[in-house]
Amino acid sequence: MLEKFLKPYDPAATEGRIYEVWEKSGLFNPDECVKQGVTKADAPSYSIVLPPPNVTGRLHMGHALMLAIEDVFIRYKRMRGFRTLWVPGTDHAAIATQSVVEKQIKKDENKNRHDLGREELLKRIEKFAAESHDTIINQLKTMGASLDWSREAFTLDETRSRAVRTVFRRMYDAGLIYRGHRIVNWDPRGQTTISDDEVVYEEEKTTFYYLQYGPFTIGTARPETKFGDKYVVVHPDDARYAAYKDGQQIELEWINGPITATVIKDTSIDVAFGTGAMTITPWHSAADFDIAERHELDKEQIIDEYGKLLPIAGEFAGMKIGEARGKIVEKLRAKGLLVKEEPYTHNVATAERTGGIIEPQIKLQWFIDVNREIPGRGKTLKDLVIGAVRSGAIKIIPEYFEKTYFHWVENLRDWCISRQIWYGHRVPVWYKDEEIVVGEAPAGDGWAQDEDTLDTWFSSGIWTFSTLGWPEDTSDFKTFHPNDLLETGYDILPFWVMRMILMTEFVLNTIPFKVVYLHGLVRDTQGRKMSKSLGNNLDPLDITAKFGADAARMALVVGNTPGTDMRMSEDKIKGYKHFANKLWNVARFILENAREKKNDSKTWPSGPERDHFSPREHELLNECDTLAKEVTTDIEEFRVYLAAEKLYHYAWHELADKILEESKPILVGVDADARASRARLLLALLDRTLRLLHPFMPFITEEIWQSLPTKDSQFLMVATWPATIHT
RNA sequence: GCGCUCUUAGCUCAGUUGGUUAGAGCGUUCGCUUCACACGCGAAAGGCCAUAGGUUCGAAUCCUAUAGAGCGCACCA
Repeated sequence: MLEKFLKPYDPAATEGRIYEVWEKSGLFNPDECVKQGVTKADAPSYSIVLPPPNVTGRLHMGHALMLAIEDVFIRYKRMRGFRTLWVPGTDHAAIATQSVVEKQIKKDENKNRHDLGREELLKRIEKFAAESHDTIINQLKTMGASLDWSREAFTLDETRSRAVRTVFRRMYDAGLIYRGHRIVNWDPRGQTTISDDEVVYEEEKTTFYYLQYGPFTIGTARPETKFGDKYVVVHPDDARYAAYKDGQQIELEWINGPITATVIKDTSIDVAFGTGAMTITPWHSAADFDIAERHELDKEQIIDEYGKLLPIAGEFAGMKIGEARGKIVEKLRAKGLLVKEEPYTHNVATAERTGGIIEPQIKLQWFIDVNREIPGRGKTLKDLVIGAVRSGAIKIIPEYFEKTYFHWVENLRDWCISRQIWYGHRVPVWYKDEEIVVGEAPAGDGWAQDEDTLDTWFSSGIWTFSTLGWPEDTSDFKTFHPNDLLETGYDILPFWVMRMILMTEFVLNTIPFKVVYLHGLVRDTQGRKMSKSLGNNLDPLDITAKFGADAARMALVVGNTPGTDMRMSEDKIKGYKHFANKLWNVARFILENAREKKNDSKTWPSGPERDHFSPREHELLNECDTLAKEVTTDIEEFRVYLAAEKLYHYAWHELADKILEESKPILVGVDADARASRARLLLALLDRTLRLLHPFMPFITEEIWQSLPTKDSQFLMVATWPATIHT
C-alpha cells in the first residue's frame, strides 16, 4: 500500500503539485498532444476561448463557475481525442480599470487624472493591471483550468491591437463607422461617454413641477434645464391646443426675462401625460433631440461636462445642478411661474462603473451604424446579428434566452464606440488639416491622433479570432475558428455575445461560435449577489485552500442548470470535499484488496478482464458502461449538471455502498478464481469511474490514476474516455 | 408598456423526448469507533410537485387562466 493512501485525501498537498506536472507536460497545448502522440494529427478540433477576466482585481465565484464548466468540456473533448484548445487571456476593461485606479489615486493622493497627465496615469494603470493579471493567472491555475498558456492573450497587447485597428478600418471603409454629433450618455463623474448598456436606472422620488409658459402649463422634473427652452411641443390632434398653429411664435415671460417661444406640433407627445404640453431641451434629452432633429430646431447646451450650469443660466451659472434646482424653483415661485408641485417617481440614469448621474449631452463621437446596409451584402449589422441565431447557425443554451436575445437586438441602436478615457485602444484615426487617415499611423509630421479611446467591448467583440492571430492567416485561425463553444454568464448576452456575433459576421462573414452556453449568477445563501460591500463573497482561493478545487468545482457544477442563478454555501462545498475523500478511500480499498497474495509479495491480477467474470460481474460492468454512455450523452447535450450528479451517485452509492460491500466476502473467500475475478472487476470499475470523473474533479482523479495498475497513459488527462472503450 | 423565468421535502435545488413507488445535498431523529472511509456506516421522519381548469390510457412534465416571486428591455416632459 502506498503510504499516501493511509491518510485522508489532502487537496492542499496534491493540487498544486499535479497542476505543475500537467503544465510541464505541455499537454494543455493541442500541438504538443499531437507531437507526443496522444492525439491524432488529423483529429477534429475543439476550441473554447476563455471569456477574459477584467484586470480589475481578482476572480470571484462566478469566474470559478465559468472555469469549472469550461474545463469539463475541454477535458472531456481532450480525452475523446479531439485537438482541444482553450485559450487564456485577460481584458484591459478600459473604463472599469481606469476608474478603479483613479479612485485609488484620488483617495491616496487627492489627485485627478489631469493632475497626473495621460502618460503618468497610464503608467499607474498598467502597473495595477499587471498585478491584477498575475493574481488572476494564479487563480485560474488553482482552479485546475487546463488552459494553453503558450497562447495567452491580452485585449491590449500588440497582436490584439493590430486586429482592433484592422477591424476599425474595415468598418470605416464600409461606411459603418461614422463620426457625428449625437446625443450620448455623458458621465460627469467618469468624464466620459458610456454606451446605452452601461447605464443602470435607479428609481428616484422627486418633485414634478408645473410651470407657466406663456399660455401653456408645462411639466418638468428638471427645472434647471429649462433656461434655453424656446419650443413648446404639443400633439397635433390635441383639441386643447388647436388654437395654436405649428410654428406660431409667442412672446412670454420666462425664468430670466421675456423670450420668444415657438409652437411645435409633434406626434411623439403623449396627450395624457401632464398637461400634454412640454418644452424641449434638445442638448440634454434624447427624446427632445429627436424632436429637434425632425423639425430642424436649434439646440443649445445648458449644462457643462462637469454638471454645472453655463452662462445661459444667468445668475445661476457655475452652480451644480443639484444645488441650483431649489434656487431656480424659488425664483420661479417668486415670479409667479410655478403653478403647482406634485410628488413624482421616475428612473434616473446612472453610470454602471462610477455611479455618476448621466447627463445626456450632444458630443462629437464615433459610432457603429447598425441599420445601414453593408455594401455588397444587402444586409445591415442588425440583420446579421438576428440571422446568425434565427438561422440556427448559433444555438443558445438555455434555448429560451434566444427570445431575450431577439428582443434585445430589435431595440438595438447605433453603438457609440468612443470614450473620453485614456486607458484602452486609442481611436485609430489621424488628422492633419483637412486630411484624415484611418487604420495605421501615417508617415510624416504634423499628424494628430484622435484623443479618444475605444469602448472596451470593441476589442472583446473580436476576441474569438484576435486570440488566434488574426488578421494573419494563421493555422490556429484556420483550425480553431469558429469556436465550438462560448460559455459565459447570461448577464453579458447583450454586451458581449451579441457584439461578438456582430463583429465576426461583419469581418469574417461567419459565426464566432456554434453554441452559447449561459450560466447563471452565483449568489450567497440568502440569494443576494456576492459583492465586496456586502462582504458575502467567497474568494475562490480561500475556498480551494479550505476544501480543494475539485470540491469547489463539483459544488458549482452539480445541479446548476444553465441560465439559472444558484446559491452557494460553504456547506455544499464541504459535502463535495467529503466526496473527494470517499473516492480516495474507495481507491485505497480497491488498491489494497485487489492484489493477490503470492508467497510474501502481492501481485495484481492479470488476464483479459471479462474472460472469467461471473454473471453478476458482467452485470456490474455493464451497468458501469451504461452509466458511461449516459454521462457521455449528458455532456454532449450540455447537461453537465446532471452528468456530475450521476457520477457522484454512482461512485458513492453504487460503487462504494453496494459493490464494495458485496465484494468484501468474495475478496476474503477461499475461491481464488473468484477473488481474482472480483479484484479485476473492481479495478476496471475504478478505472472507468476515474476517467468519467476526471473532467469534473481533475486533481484527485489524476492523483489516484498515478497509482493504478491499469493505467494505460502517463496522464489521466489524456487517457481515453470510457464510452469509447469497447472490450 | 413589451418580453422572459421561477413556484417540487424544513432549506437549496435536480427531475433530459409525458410512463412503475417523484430524487439529491444540507438539516432533523434514532442506532453504530463494523479491519476503505466518523470527511464514515445503517435506519427513519418529511412532498395533494403554487391554485383552478383542459389535453391524454397516463401530467411535476404539454395547453389556458389566476396568484405570488425574480429578471431583462423600452418609456419616463
